[in-house]
Amino acid sequence: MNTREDVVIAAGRLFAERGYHGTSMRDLGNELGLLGSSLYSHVEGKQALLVEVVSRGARFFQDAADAALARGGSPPDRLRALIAGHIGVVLDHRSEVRTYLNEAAALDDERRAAVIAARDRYEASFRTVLEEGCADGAFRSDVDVVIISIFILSILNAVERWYRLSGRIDRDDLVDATYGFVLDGIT
Amino acid sequence: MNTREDVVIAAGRLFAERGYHGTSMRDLGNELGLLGSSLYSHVEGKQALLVEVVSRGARFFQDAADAALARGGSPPDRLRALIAGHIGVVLDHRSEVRTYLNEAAALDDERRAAVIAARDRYEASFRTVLEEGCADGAFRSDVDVVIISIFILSILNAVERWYRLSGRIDRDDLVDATYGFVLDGIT
DNA sequence: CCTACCGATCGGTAGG
DNA sequence: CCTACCGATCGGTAGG
Repeated sequence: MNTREDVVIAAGRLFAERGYHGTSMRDLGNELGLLGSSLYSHVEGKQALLVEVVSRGARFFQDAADAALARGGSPPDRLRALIAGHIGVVLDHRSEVRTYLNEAAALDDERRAAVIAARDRYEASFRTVLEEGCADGAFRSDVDVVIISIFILSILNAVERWYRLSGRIDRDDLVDATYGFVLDGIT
Repeated sequence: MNTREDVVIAAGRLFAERGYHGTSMRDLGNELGLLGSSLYSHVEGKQALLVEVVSRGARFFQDAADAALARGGSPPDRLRALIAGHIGVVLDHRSEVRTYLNEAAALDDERRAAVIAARDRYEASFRTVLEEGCADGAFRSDVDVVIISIFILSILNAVERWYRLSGRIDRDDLVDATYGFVLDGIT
């Protein structure tokens, strides 16, 4: 009745809501209408599920960044595309994103290191665009691109924590507000 | 040998590092050189420890905001004081802050609601200063103060995730960089 | 996917 | 703060 993919998706949902250590295999089975022990015909174990959910989160982000940069354009255009892409991933793949951002500590050392490397690769997309914008005069050249990219990603990653689709602000408004704030601040 | 306070502090450290559900009472006892069962002569239970650690986190932030605003000054001055205060709390009380920001989901409904209310009260300090700055012309008046305060707090709360004291940037540099970014963005 | 388990570990208690 | 436990739950397996 359930496919391996169903199990991974349900696991992402529970890991996102209750955390990896707060989710038992029986909880997960219950979510799918079967016993905890029955999950082992679909997956190797609980840790393998976390690895798969986290890997999907990482891939969604990197794919979005690659797509955003592939269209080219000026540094501001590409920065806006990166921002829009990131927000799109957060809103469309919330469970995987939450698990990717918040449950990496539950991975073993090797897998956790891979996540950190993936995040740095992704962040480098932002740093590169910022550097090019500083070089061509679109952005202030006195900014520290490492710190600024952290600030921008802090805003983007936090969207998962507060944004509700039911609210008064829609996806495009959020992209506009974020891009506007990053460019000009509050003055 | 150990006081109740020792237990609460060690609990904050472990909850911050491994999460509430990833920390057992035996882990905590081990951290203090005693058995898990011995903790119950100091505290009522595991959930009570979480409540206390989270409450401390909330209090540190609210106290810092009250102190920052008590000195008065222009809206930009007060915004800078709020930012400096928040960063100070994150760096000085990292364990409590991490637990407060990341483990609230492990609280029961009533306590979790209290945390959400405390966060909103704190956020309101930022909103008020922003509104006053918009009214007196120090800040752009076309900004949405609700969204902007979320952006600012996103940057501030994320400091816990990436900042290392050993790095090249010290506390004052971080406050300057954050305040500068919030005011002017990257252009 | 279920039945029937396994040893390990969980939060917590009684009594000293 | 320890000894000696308690029932419940954990991730996981054998066999069908």
